[in-house]
Amino acid sequence: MQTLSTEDYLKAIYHASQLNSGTVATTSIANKIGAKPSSVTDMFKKLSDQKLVKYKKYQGVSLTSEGIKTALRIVRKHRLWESFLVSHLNFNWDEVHQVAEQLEHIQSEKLTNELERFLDYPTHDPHGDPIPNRALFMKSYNKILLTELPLNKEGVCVGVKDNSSDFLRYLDRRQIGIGTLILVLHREDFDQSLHIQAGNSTLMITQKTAENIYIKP
Amino acid sequence: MQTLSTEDYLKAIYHASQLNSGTVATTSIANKIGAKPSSVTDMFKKLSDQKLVKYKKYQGVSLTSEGIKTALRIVRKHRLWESFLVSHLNFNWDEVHQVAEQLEHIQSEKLTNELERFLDYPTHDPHGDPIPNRALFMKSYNKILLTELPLNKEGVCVGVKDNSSDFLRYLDRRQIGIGTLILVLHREDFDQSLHIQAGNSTLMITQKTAENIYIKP
DNA sequence: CAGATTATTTAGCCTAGTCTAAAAATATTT
DNA sequence: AAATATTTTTAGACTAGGCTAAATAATCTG
Repeated sequence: MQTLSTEDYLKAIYHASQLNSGTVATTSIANKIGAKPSSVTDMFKKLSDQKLVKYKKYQGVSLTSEGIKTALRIVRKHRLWESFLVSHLNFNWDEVHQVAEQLEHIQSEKLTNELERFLDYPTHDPHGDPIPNRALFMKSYNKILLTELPLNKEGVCVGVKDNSSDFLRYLDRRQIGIGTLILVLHREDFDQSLHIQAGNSTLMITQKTAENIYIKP
Repeated sequence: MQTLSTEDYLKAIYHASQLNSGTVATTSIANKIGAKPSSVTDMFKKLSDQKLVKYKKYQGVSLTSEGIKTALRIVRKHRLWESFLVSHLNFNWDEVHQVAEQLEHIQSEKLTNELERFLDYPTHDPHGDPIPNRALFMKSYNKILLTELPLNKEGVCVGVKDNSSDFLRYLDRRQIGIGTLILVLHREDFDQSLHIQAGNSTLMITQKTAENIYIKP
């Protein structure tokens, strides 16, 4: 059984290792967790003692299979709760994260599985991220960044990379959400900004916006 | 903002002070919390520093109005979550306590209020205990113990005093629950055991059972 | 490749919450 | 009311998790 803190670390390591392919540096976790590197080193040792990570001094950590399982159990709960908050409790997709960070630590297999049943076995959360099932398996469809969508080829928004409130509310204002049909009308060579058709309206978005939107072509 | 531990203490003090009319002894909290009296003394001092309790050495504590409010906010969440678990997640009334003990600490006013709305503003939890509303007000109808119900006078089971799994499952087996219509057919002078009609069946229950069932006449 | 910079670890300290053992206050009994 | 028993508090220690400052390893740069 884990403490709140070790669960936070495992989740942070899991997410970081998704990007940097496997092994994760002390500082990157320190930034995610909001702790000093020295504290992170201490925790790496503890997690290593529990065989949840492999740790070599000065080399960073990587999750063991037990560590991955623990992390996925937390991710599963986080995304199920986010789904619940949006679908039944009138939360907006930019409001769920902070609360789900708390709810993901609740320990009760029955609760998690019944919540999943109540939500009718959702496969993706409100940001388009895949929800691990009971066996901790999740399938993510192959998606591309909006920057990579060819001109005049239709795609559907299936997720976002940046989950910050600012970005999500910006998308709300632009009426872009999960499921929105998107077509790139024009790509400006000068600054890589895009003219797109999103749903029924046409609008202009910057490169920075485009590279934070996932599209299924 | 409180820690998990201070919230647990405040709730324990609140419940204890409901019985012993106001002021609460160190040992009684130690037993509820599962800690040693010396630890409880330490916590009493901390709570007193935060003006959540009034504490006089060797005299026990009583909640301040701020302490009562904090306790009621926790009780409110606990009972709302219990209601949710039973009404939507297939939990039985003897299974909810342990999980609600965790959920009651989640901090989000919006979550609590939306949960209340989703449940359609319930006034009582699955054990018949009243749920404080948003203003932390709760009305408990006047109820008596089954031991006090006169012969041949109908009453409805509206709550239980003992919330242990053992007792609740025992009532399940006897098909006694919240809302069950009860009539006392005979009271045995020798051992105060009762012959009762509960719903459609007649059965015998001991004095100990009867003094843990609340009745609205 | 040597010096400088950056990243990581160590050492020592802090706080919250807990414990044990001993001391002090209160309550009970004779 | 004194002696005894019980309850409560104090004193000192421990663990988890965090911090700062200093030391050490790794990496970058000229």
